[in-house]
Amino acid sequence: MTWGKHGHGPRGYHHGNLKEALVRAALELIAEKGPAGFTFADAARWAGVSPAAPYRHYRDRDALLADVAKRGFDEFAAALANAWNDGRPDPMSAFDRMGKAYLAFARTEPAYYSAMFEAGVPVDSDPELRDAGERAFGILRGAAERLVALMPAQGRPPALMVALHIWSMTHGIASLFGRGDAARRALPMAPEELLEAAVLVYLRGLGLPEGTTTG
Amino acid sequence: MTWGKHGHGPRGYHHGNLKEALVRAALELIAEKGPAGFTFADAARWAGVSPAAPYRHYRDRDALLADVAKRGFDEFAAALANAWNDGRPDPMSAFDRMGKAYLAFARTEPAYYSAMFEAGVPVDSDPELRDAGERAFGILRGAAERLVALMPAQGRPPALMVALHIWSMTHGIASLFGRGDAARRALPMAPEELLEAAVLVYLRGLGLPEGTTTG
DNA sequence: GGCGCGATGTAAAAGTTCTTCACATGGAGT
DNA sequence: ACTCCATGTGAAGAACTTTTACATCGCGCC
Repeated sequence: MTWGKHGHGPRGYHHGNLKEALVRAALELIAEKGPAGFTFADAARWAGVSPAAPYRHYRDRDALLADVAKRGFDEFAAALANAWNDGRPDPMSAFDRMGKAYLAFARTEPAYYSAMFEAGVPVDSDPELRDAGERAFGILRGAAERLVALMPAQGRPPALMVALHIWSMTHGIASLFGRGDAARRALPMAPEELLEAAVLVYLRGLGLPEGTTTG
Repeated sequence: MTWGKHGHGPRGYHHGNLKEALVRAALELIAEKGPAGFTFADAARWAGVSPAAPYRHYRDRDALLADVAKRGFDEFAAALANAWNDGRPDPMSAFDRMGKAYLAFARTEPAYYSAMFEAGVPVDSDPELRDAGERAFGILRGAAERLVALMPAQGRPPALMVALHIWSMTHGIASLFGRGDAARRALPMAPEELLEAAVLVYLRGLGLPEGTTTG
């Protein structure tokens, strides 16, 4: 089982790490041709095994896709948490950093992002998938709570609503313009700029004290 | 051979209106199982013709999907224009109505919406498709211009940016929560409420004069 | 050290779908 | 009425899916 993880070339009768190889194959193929653009047999071929082998690890293609989505949410949550860094040095700059990390994830991991949000994977198909998604959103929600706490106690908006608004805006930008993809529209500015401006306007609309940004 | 499976009368050897029937078939099947969940052969079967017949009208499945997307943008633009109604009786209430129309379109025409935004159809594959998309966005952009014009001349934000922000937010909500779909997340409120709140906060952040809403 | 068992992978086969090909049909225009 | 040609059919080869019986290997157990 210690033999090479890097998927290419014959390894003997047993692959040794086929499940991981299938996930990587799915990511490669999704990045190439979209979530609908690969088959179970493609993934098997990419991993160098027979078309029947994947069935030992996943019930069907959708199960593989769901696993990819789950892993994506895990990495996504880690990336967001890392960028947020518990609100240091201050919530506003940390929040801005997290927004950029969101867009960066969508751009650098389009395959994960597609599997997570655009592949039509039913979130309830797997409790682990749902939990992973909830954990990722939890990072954003925690950050929104910290932001809302900066505001005077009266007139504070619900943190959940703020989190949903920011999530929707960020996902909207990532989904419409976030990737160089031929399926996306061109934009007269960087998605990051568009998002930063939107968040600044939105937070101003919430009455968040000015002067807390770091520029 | 089994003519008229779906009550679309038997025509004899020639169907008579196969192209339209294929589009309707695609919409039915997308609504049922997602943009990836139908095949060219499925559409043919649904229309009651042989699997080879669709090739007379579309080069492949993607071409059919692109046509569905184009028609979707046309209907979408019409729905938005109708809701906007040239900004009557006042831009704010018309804008709010247009946002609701956007979400309503995503909910009542999920098949069109999927084909337009989530099926991975390359927008440049067909100039007509791109133009149809641009026309739809043009409605939103025109509305944003009217809204921006309500603001004092100094400090007016670029209307294009406002349009992109609103589009992103609305698409984000529609995409994440807009349909009862099992692939979407549940929400503690109606998407329309979430959107209306977001737009109000955003416009307040732009400094749009209060008291112009119709409540 | 050897045995056997469970996990993992293969080969083959049946059923379905994709796509193209030659051919059939019938409506439109002369 | 005849011819053209857009439109639809059937058949065929290739690919994908999924199952089943079989092969191989790692690992625990004596």
